[in-house]
Amino acid sequence: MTPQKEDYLKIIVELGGDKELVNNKQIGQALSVSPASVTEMSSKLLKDGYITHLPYQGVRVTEKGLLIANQVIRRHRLWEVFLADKLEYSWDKIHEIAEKLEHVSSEELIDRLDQFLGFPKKDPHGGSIPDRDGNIPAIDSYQLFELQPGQDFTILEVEDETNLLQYLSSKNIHLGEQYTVRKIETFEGPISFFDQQKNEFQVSFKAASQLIVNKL
Amino acid sequence: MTPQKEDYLKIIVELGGDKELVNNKQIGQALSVSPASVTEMSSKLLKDGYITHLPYQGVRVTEKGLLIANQVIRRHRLWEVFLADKLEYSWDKIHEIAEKLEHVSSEELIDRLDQFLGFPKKDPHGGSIPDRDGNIPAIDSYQLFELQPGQDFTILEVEDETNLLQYLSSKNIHLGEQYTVRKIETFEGPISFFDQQKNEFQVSFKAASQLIVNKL
DNA sequence: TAATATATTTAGGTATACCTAAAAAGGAGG
DNA sequence: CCTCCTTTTTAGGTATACCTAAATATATTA
Repeated sequence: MTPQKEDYLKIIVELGGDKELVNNKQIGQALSVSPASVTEMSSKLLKDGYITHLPYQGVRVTEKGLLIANQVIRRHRLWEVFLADKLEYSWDKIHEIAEKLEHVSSEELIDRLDQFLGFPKKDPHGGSIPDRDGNIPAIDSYQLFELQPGQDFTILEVEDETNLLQYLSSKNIHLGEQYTVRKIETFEGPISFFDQQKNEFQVSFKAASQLIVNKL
Repeated sequence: MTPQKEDYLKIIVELGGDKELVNNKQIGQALSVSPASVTEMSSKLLKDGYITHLPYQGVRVTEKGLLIANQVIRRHRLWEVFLADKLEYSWDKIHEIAEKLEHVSSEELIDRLDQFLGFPKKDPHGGSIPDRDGNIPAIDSYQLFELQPGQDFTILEVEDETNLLQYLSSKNIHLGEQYTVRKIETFEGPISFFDQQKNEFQVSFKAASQLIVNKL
């Protein structure tokens, strides 16, 4: 298992979970490699039994591949907690460094880190940290635009996008706080919501699709 | 700068400092690669200006190469402190993991880690941690067998050798404690010394050559 | 449905970092 | 000083992971 293979598996899961087919172009864009390189790597991952491949359609992880991906995600997110909580990095800078640290693979190291951090359940972006066996405790979550006006919610997760993180920070929008949906415009228009002090916020449809929330 | 180039530069400095010529065979053995691979890498490092090369004799780091090596050593030793102090790894297991972590290079990360650890001066093996600029504060140090009977000393450093570390630990010999040389046998014989409670210890010449001490 | 656009795959190449085997250089002892 | 032994270098090869350009498959739309 090379760092590159780990990256491919992680991205496949991040883009399509273990159900959807993920196509060549998406993977190439996410990893900044050419589609041809994706085809090549896919054939290696297929040979190793980490993915299934429907030619000209896309790939999907196998159980074996999902396990690897979730272990990489576990390492990534635990390092993110370390960087934010212990080294006092800001929210929006931890992803990049965790990308490198996640490939240092030692079961013992990660378990000790987990303990040192107090067995956190979420990373600083709100992403759930898989357990040692690669299982993620399921919780019912939605993209913000799926909600109805009047619905109370908290933000569980902001899908990794440095700019959005900075933007939300600057607007004083935070994870865990309780908000209420005011209005959701049709045709992918902006979404507005307010906090318990009735402060109003508005975000674009695109931003709202990256905000993972739970209903209260 | 690839992780491999970093490893070569680090080993060259560890084997020969910035003064002595280090030969092909030594480097190959230290890194577990063939002499032919060393020749090849040397020509790359030479082209990049990190080393000077006297054909059939050996290589030596340039100022530029020494800087890189010391930065890698800094990263390695800071991670070792982290593993031992924070994750409670034992002395003899930290080297291997630090070998991987040392290649995650981010100035900011290492400076933040340094701060988090309280700006340590020594790693758990007693090795001095270079500062941000790659400088190592010089202290007069000797190999144990260089001392004269009656000389008081403390152990500053145990050159990386997992077995020796475990052996010393089991014999209750520790860094920083004050000992006195009792006898040094000629012809590479064993060295004996005692602590302040007059407990006697004896180590082989080979072990004594790996114990870096300072005179008190 | 034929033409066009888009996505994937194949073919052929590059750079890094390793290898083995053979040739060349250097040092040591009879 | 010449042979023998060690070490270094050269020559030729491999695997990984990338690339571009061209060929092929699929999807869209006129």
